[in-house]
Amino acid sequence: MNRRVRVRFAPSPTGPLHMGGVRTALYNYLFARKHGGDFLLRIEDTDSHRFVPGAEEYILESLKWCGITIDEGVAEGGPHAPYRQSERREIYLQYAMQLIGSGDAYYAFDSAEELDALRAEYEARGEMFAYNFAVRGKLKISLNMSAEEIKRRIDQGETWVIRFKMPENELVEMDDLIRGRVVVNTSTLDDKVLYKSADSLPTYHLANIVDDHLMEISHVIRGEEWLPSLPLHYLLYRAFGWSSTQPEFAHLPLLLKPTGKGKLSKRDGDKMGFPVFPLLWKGADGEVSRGYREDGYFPEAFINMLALLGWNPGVEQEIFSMEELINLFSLEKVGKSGSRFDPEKAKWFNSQYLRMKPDEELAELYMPVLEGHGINTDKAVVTRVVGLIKERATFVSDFWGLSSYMFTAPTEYEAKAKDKFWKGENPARVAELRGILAGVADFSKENTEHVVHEWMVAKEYPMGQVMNSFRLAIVGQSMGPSMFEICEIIGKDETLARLDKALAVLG
RNA sequence: GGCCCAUUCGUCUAUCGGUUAGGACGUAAGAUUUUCAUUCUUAAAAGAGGAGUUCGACUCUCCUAUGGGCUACCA
Repeated sequence: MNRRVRVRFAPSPTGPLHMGGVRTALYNYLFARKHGGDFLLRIEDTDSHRFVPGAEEYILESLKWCGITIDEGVAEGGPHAPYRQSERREIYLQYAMQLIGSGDAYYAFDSAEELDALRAEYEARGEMFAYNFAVRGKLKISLNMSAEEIKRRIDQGETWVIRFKMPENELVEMDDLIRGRVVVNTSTLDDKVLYKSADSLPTYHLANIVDDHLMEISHVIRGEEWLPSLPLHYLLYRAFGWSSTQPEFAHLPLLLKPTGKGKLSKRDGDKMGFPVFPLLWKGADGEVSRGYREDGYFPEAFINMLALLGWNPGVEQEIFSMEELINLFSLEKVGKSGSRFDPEKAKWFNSQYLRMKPDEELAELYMPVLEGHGINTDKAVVTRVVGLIKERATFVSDFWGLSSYMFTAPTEYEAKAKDKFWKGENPARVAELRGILAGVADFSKENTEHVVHEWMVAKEYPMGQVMNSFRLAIVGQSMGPSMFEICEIIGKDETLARLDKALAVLG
């Protein structure tokens, strides 16, 4: 069977999209592109209670920022529209009814309170309550009722749910593209709810299978948290008679927190100082969660880092463009165990992408920052400065701290550098250097370097001492690129002014 | 508790029975540099434990341990 590759990313709009979700979307996207297939976005909003306004928009914007393009979805439309499950509600009931008709499902009239009481009762006895074949006999379900009673209850407006009738003691053999064969005995499973009359909405399990079938999904690539419900899904495909076109499954390992136990959660980011969301999120409760985008990460770096968390092409290369990821991607190379996220490596990826960016592009990003500091300079100058400092930066936001002295004179002098270099003959030599530079007409770095070197050699001055005290006077601290480079950029007048100021302030 | 999945340096990982177990992040040392950073070199750093199978096991099987997930009228 060689069918067209069609995959979907099916998030639930219950909050901002977590970076683990972005990775799932990414792997789906890479797989689709690699095989020339389709990538669909389906919104699974079948839980009316957990719906969060703005979450869907957030998901869409996140994927867009990441460069993950959608072929069919809520915004794009497509042959299987609508792609929002709440807009497909009338579809699901008929399928649930089909299962009732075939005997694979039944009505259950137990109230939530009754079930809670039952669970509490079991727990008190130290047992776990499972809604399965063992207890069906004593529950208020259609299997124990006459057709008249069922009809009467429904007609009277009792709320009901439709549950899957999980077979007893049957082995379900499943194949996962990442984990291989998995076998589960159905007796360990329970009768999951498929449809709720209270809000006329299906649960995930029903909606998911029906939609994947209707939308002709060929591969389901999702998080490992779904592995336990895979037998149910297999059985559902079988009950509907869709086994022959059932998609293949791949369950992705989870993302774990950098330290400690458990999977990566929103709290970790706040606590350990890194984003867990692609974009900044402002919750209705006023809570704000930082995002990779707002923290200054380039989407390419974020994607590159995420792609390698749980997948590896087996080559020693670390930096990959989206195109390269698409060409190299394969589910066989996805790891089986959870991956701990390392914020330090995320930063490293960003620094790599930062230095790969053209200086001019970075200058455009830096200009608004400079304007914020009241500096309006020529873009050519900014471009040149960026070229000199970008190898020391991780984010564009590091630029100001690394180059403010290129645009404005230092207001203070670093104490440590002062103690180290502003001593002995050095102040006098700097004063002498001021005189030398005042007489130089051509302030190009080649020329000033030549002149100053001649002078130091002639006077037999120690270069390290002179240059460092010179740097302290101009920069205010012990850092930065070549002094002659700096002088050329700030110009002769500014150079002399700063020397005068340093001589006056430092004594 | 039950069920399922997993287990190579601190972290991400390569290895698909025979390797000095490789790379990257981070860490440390050294070199380069007028300073800082970069860059370069080097170092420390791993097959959870125990049984098998095999001439040979990180690689296959089983057990244990540990980690993770699921166990809702949530996804």
